[in-house]
Amino acid sequence: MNAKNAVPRTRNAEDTQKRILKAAKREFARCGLAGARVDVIAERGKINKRMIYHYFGSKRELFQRVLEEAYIDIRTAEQKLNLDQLPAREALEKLVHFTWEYYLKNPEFITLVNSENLHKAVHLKKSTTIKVVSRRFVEMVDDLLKRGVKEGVFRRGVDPVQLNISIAGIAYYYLTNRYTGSIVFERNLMDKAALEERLKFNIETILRMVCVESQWSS
Amino acid sequence: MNAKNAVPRTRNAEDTQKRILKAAKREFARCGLAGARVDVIAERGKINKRMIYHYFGSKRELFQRVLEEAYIDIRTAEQKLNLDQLPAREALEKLVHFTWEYYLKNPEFITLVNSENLHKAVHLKKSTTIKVVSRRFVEMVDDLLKRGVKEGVFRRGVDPVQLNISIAGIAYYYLTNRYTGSIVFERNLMDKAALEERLKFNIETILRMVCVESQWSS
Amino acid sequence: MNAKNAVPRTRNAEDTQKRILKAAKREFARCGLAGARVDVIAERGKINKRMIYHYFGSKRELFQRVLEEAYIDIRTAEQKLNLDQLPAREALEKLVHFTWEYYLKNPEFITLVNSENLHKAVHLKKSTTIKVVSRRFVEMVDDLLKRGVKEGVFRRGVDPVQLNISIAGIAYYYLTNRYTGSIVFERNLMDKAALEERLKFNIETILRMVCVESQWSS
Amino acid sequence: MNAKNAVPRTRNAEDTQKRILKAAKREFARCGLAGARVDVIAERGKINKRMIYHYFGSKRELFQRVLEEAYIDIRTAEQKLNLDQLPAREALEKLVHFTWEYYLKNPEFITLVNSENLHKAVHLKKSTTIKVVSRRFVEMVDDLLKRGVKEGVFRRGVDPVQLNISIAGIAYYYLTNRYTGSIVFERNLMDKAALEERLKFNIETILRMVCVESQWSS
DNA sequence: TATGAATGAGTGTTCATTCAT
DNA sequence: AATGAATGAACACTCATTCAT
Repeated sequence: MNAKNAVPRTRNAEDTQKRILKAAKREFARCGLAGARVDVIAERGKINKRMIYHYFGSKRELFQRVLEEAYIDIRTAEQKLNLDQLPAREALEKLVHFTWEYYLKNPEFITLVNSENLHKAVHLKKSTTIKVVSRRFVEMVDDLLKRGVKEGVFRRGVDPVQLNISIAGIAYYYLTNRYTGSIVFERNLMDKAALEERLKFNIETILRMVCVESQWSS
Repeated sequence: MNAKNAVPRTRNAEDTQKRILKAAKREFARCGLAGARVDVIAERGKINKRMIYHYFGSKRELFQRVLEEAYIDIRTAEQKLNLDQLPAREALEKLVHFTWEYYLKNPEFITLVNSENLHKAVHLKKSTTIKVVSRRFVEMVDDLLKRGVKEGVFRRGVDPVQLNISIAGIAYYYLTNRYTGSIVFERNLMDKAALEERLKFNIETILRMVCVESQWSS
Repeated sequence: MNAKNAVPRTRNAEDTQKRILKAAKREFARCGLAGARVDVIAERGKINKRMIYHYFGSKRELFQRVLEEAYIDIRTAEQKLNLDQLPAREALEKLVHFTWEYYLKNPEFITLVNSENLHKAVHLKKSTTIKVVSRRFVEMVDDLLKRGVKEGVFRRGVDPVQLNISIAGIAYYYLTNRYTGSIVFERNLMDKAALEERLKFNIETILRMVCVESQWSS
Repeated sequence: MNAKNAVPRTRNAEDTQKRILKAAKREFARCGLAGARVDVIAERGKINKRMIYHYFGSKRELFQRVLEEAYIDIRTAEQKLNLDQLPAREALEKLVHFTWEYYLKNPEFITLVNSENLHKAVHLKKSTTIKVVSRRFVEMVDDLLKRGVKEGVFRRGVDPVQLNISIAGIAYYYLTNRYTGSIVFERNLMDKAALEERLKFNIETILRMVCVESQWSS
């Protein structure tokens, strides 16, 4: 009781919001938007349920915020790769590597995006921030491709959007379908060896698609 | 609420079950397992809600059946491709093409699989039929790869499971993320030209990964 | 669900009705009127559910018939005791004994009567047969008491209705409350020794109430 | 349906729980566990249905609590009789009197116990409180019997449990079967004179069973 | 006489959200 | 700022009963 009063209100408010967002991210990722329970979010985050409505208005708005933050996180991480400071081929490899690792370590991202697509991206549409960071991301890959061509290591005419989708897709599908995949392919897709093998396969797939032949005849 | 205008065209148990499954597939695909409403399934299928429980026991069991049938459908369609009667390179191209088209024309399949993965594949685990048809599917691609190597058109050492996942992934990701993707990439991913371009990109990606160089020097 | 293996015996209406009544008695006794399930009656009796409605009209009417038969059964059994052919004291003892044994061997009777009282005897009220057999029963005890007085073994002025109620009550309560009683009294009320002890206690209670002192000074 | 005119007089959790318990007791007593309707409990108690689940979890758990309280109530009332401060014979008479009056004025108790026995006492088994108060009750009668023997007014060797069951039984049966009984015996068992007569009969029955003859030769 | 399919009103339970303090 | 009580609409699921053959 006394301890609570000792904490400044402003700091408390911010902390509460963070705790809500964290708990909400987890619950939305685990259960989807429809399956998520506000009660569970409150309980897990040790927050009074009323605070959720105080700070975020509704379950849907909370979902939107969670989603927004998730997108901002990955886009921020991508920018931090500083791909423009590496030779093009290495940079591309690093991007494929990063995408794989990020999805692997942040499985909520995938589930949240799936949920959002189930809802036809109505929440994402409302966010302007997303559009800004997304554009920067596409530009980054576009720059990389152009530089690779200039360096003579990449083929001409590879569309950066299509490439982005492929880089994401070959990682995303493997990981989002980890459960059904393990049944269909009768393999544990998630053990260490399997994961390493997949990353190698993904890198090879992308490099073969993008690089000029001389980069592969070796 | 029950469907007020439920007209039992024929007093036909089989037909009723089919109507339930059809309506359920649609609703589960649209809303996920948690978001789907049994009432809606009954109304849309013009079925008395009671019949759903009579024939399928519960919402979850109904979901399981829908999912099972969805897997059986795609696996059956794949077998009908008769890939073994085509030259290996053509056969592979046909498989990539088919996968793309199937996902495009049966978007429910993707959403159902996403839902099932959200639930950690608990429903699929219970199905034995799935395991049988899945094995046959993996063997089909394995045979194809081996034949391609024998024919001298495919590289050695490409893992059929990894290839399958890539073929699926580059199509699946594009289509499951159609809504968020259209925002992130500021493009309508679903217009005719975009779809055609993507299919071409996918075929090229897979062929470059699998075929020997001579098949690409042209 | 209907009984799948319902065998259409040679159009045996009487047998079907008996099977329905037997299954219904069991179910009503087990679960009460509200808790009983028509489906269960049909399944257990291997009868088509529709037949229940054909022969008995409704669940309530079926209950009424079951109850009626239960009352007729006990009253018939009582008449068969031929108490008038025994010395009064012996006859009374026999009646107490019989009541105990009957309740013990026909636990459904007690539960059915409890259910009927929960429903304020609306079903019993409709039955004229019950009134006839009941009157005969009360007369039987009345005759016995009068004879006992004449024989000099029973006290004067014992009301036959009150006596009947006590004879029934001390047996009925013990047995209807077998489950709660076993907890409250921390004793297994239903093992062989306990049952024998109770019967003895009951006989003594009734004889002490009815007989003249000389019958007890021994 | 929720109670439309639910007016939260005071925003008081304890009061709400009491109102729920009161309404539930009435409904369970009137209709049994299976026949009782949660909607009716909510409406009659002017409580929001949701609160029932919030405080008690489920219909069955609510029933358990109602039953538990009913047992505690009667056991508490019995202790308040202070039988140990009266001569043994008077105390016994008072107990018989009390039991009759209690059942008469609290008819729900009987119906609840009947319902619980229909369910084989599964709810009562879970309650530890019941065992404590029950033991105290049995001890009370045991003490009374022993004291009566010492005072020279009671016979030796009367089992307190058997006696308890008889005291309860002769009252319980009369009252639980008030409706069927009125038909079978063609008498209104519930008018004032009938009730008084029955109480007298019960007292006499028990005293004759317990007391030494000298107490009855007068 | 007998049956399996079908029905609609209802039944316990859950949920996101708001009120009062 | 924070909380626990309260709400009403909706939800999955069940039931006694009737229809069509």
